[in-house]
Amino acid sequence: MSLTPRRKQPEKVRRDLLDAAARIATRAGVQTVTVEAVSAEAGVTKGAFFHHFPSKQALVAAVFHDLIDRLDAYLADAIAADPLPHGRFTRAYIHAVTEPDAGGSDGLWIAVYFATLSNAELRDGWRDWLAGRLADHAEDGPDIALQTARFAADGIWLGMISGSGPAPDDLARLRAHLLALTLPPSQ
Amino acid sequence: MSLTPRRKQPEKVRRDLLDAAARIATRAGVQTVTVEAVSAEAGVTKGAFFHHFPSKQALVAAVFHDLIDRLDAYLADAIAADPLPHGRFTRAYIHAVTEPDAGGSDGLWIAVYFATLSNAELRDGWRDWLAGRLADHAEDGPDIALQTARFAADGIWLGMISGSGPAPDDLARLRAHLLALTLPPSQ
DNA sequence: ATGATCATACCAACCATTTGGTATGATTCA
DNA sequence: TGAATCATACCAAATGGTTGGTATGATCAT
Repeated sequence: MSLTPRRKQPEKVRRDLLDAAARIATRAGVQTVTVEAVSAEAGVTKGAFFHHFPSKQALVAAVFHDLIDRLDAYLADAIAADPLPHGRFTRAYIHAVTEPDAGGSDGLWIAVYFATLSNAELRDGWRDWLAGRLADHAEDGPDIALQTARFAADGIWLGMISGSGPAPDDLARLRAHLLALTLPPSQ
Repeated sequence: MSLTPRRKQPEKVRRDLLDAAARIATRAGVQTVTVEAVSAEAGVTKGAFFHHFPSKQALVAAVFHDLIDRLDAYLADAIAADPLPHGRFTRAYIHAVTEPDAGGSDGLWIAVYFATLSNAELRDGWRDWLAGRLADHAEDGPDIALQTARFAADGIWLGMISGSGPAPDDLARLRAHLLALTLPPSQ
C-alpha cells in the first residue's frame, strides 16, 4: 500500500462515478444527473465514463444494484440481530427505509427512487427484488398488519424524499408505532 | 355542439393540452412528456402550445393545480358523506389515493407524482397543500393511528404507480384494513 | 535487468439528436 | 379592420454517444 498514489486506478474511478451519480441525484435532483455532470463530479472526462460504462443506462443500473446490495446486507444484519421471529423482515425493512442513513452514506436512498421510478426496467427489478425478499420471509408476506406497516414505511420514505415527510420527532414516534405493529398479536 | 366542423375553441384546446400531458405521463412515463409530444397528442402544434402556456413549466403547474382541485372536490364530497366525524379526512384520503380512478379519469394520479416529485417548486406546493388540508381537519393530524393509515395509503399508491403494488384483491383487503384503523378506539 | 510489445485507462474534440423556446406568417372570429 | 388563434420554420443549448489519439503499466523474451 504505497503512499504514492497509483496513477491509474480503474476500480476507484468506477466507484467514484457511481458515488458521484448518487451524490448528484441526492443534491440536485434526478434531471441533473447527466453523463457530463457525473464525469466532472468524479474528476474525470466523458471518455473515461464511457470506458467504464457502455451507456448511461448501465451506470444507472449499476447504482441501483449497488444500493440493492447495500440494502440486502443491512436487512440480513438486522434480521440476524432480531431474536423474535415474527415480523423480523418487516422490522428490518422499517428501519432500513425509515432511517435516512441506514444503508451507509446519508440520503443515498433518493438515488433508489431515481433509479426505480424513472426507469421501467429497473422498476421491474425493484419489484422482483421485493418479491424475492418476501418469498425468503414468507411468514411476513400475507400478514395484513405487517403489510400495512411496510406500506406505511414506504409512505414515510416517500414523504421524506419529497420534502413532505414528518418532523424528526414525529418520525421517531411513527417508527416506534410501526415497530409495535409488527409484534405478534398479544392474544 | 355543431356538426359543422372546426370552429375554433381555445378553451377546449387548453383542456386538451392538459389532458394530453397527464395521459402521456400515465402511458409512457415522465420523461416522455415533451411539449412536442403533448402538442401532437392534443392534435395541435407547438405554436398553439406556447400560445396557451408561456412555458412548459406553466403547463406542468397547470396540470398539478388541476389535479389538486379534483382531489379537493373528491375529498370534500367524501367528507360530507361521512357521518362519523373521527377520521373523516383520513378515510377520504385513503379512498382518493387508493382507488385509481377516484379523481376522475383513470390513472391520472401518475401525473401528480410526475408533477410533484420531479419539480422542487411543485413539491413545496404539494407539501403546503397537504399541510393546509391537515390544518382544516386538525383532529386527524396528530393522531398516530390516522397518521399511520395515511402513510400506508401513500405507500400503496407508490407501489401502484411503480408497478410493485399489491394485487387487486390484496388491495381491497388492505383498504378495508386501513379504513378500520381510522375508527375511534373501541374504548 | 531491460527493452519491445500490447492491452488497459484515459483525454479532448466532435457529432447527431432532442428539447424548450422564438419569430413570423396565415386564418379565423368579433 | 383588428385582435385572437394557430401553423411553419427556425434557433441555441444540452445531451448521449463516438472517434482518434495518448499515457500508463503489465508481460515476456532476451
